[in-house]
Amino acid sequence: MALAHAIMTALIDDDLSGYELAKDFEASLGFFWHASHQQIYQELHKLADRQWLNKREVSQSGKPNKIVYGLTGAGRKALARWVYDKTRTQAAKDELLIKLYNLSTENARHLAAEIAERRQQMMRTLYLYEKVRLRHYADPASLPVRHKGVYLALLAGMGQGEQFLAWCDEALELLAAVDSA
Amino acid sequence: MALAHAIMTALIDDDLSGYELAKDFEASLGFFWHASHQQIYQELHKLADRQWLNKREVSQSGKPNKIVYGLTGAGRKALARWVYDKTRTQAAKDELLIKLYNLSTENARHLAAEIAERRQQMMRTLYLYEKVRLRHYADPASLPVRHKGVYLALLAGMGQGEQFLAWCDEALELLAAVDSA
DNA sequence: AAAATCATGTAATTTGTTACATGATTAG
DNA sequence: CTAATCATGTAACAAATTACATGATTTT
Repeated sequence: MALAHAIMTALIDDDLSGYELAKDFEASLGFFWHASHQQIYQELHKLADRQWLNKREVSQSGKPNKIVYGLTGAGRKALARWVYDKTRTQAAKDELLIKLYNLSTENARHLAAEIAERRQQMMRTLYLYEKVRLRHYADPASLPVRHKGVYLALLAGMGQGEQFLAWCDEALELLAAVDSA
Repeated sequence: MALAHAIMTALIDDDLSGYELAKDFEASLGFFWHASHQQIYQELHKLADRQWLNKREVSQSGKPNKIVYGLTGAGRKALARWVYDKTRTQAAKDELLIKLYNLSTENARHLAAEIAERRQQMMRTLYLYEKVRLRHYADPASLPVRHKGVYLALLAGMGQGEQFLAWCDEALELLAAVDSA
């Protein structure tokens, strides 16, 4: 049920098409929730059937028509109620850390390369988040209430990201020592 | 395919029963991977069929018999190869952060309570990890290679956990201001 | 001409969760 | 006698991934 509510959350301020939602899930919202376009399209159909979303077709010049979805009154109510539902504790899953349990002199270099690549990726993501923060959340105290929540989520993502970078450095140092031994 | 390899990883040093594995997945390994006992039992059957694990029944006094699984040579090889497979980028999923996107004066108190509860949970987890660290990883430089990897995973978990605590404090402060406004 | 982006979908499979089921032993 | 722990499973359902599919437009 959570993907449904993540999608509705993305639609609070703007009406979006499935394609646009999929891109959002890759970018901003994607730090906290991931979904493929296939999943999104199926969920959109279900949500429209349930009357939590309405749809309208928008013709564009030079591009295929798109189907834009928006929250209905019922959808907004369902979303507001969902906040009080029991939060399912997230299932932690990170293959890379499991792989580290299998560290050997043989694979140390490979794992170091993987960590270095992830570090790069995280740097790029953090750069984007920092831009968003400066543009929209530079003065958190003056934000409207709901946006303070978004700001907190952003802080969580940035904090985790920065912590990850620090860990990568430590890991790479230790792995270099293993590899040269 | 990743649950299979997480299970095999848990069996590198010790042979374990499904029940024991399920507990491990709740505790130490569970920081990085989660699995229910139902999933574990099914995966164990598959792995045994594939000859990556062997099983033997152990009778216990005063307790039901247990079926203990151990890695075969083929299993160890498969695990070693897996380290070089493409690591699937983890799907970030945290309902709580999505809920924060829906912050309002009405639900601020509820969300603060949820965050406070998570903070407590994380404190307990970190306490356990700190005990493990002191007991087994107090002197990382002198660890055997493979255990250095486990140590790095532990560091990642602890770093993320501590970062989460700091974030909780910041979030609770901001939410208190929202609630009293 | 080829590749990338825009746009939407179906089908098959795998993975994960929830509910149901059993039965013994131990601690309060 | 009640609850908790030990121990293993099946079945139904929901969620997610992978593969397949189409077709227009824009950029290189």
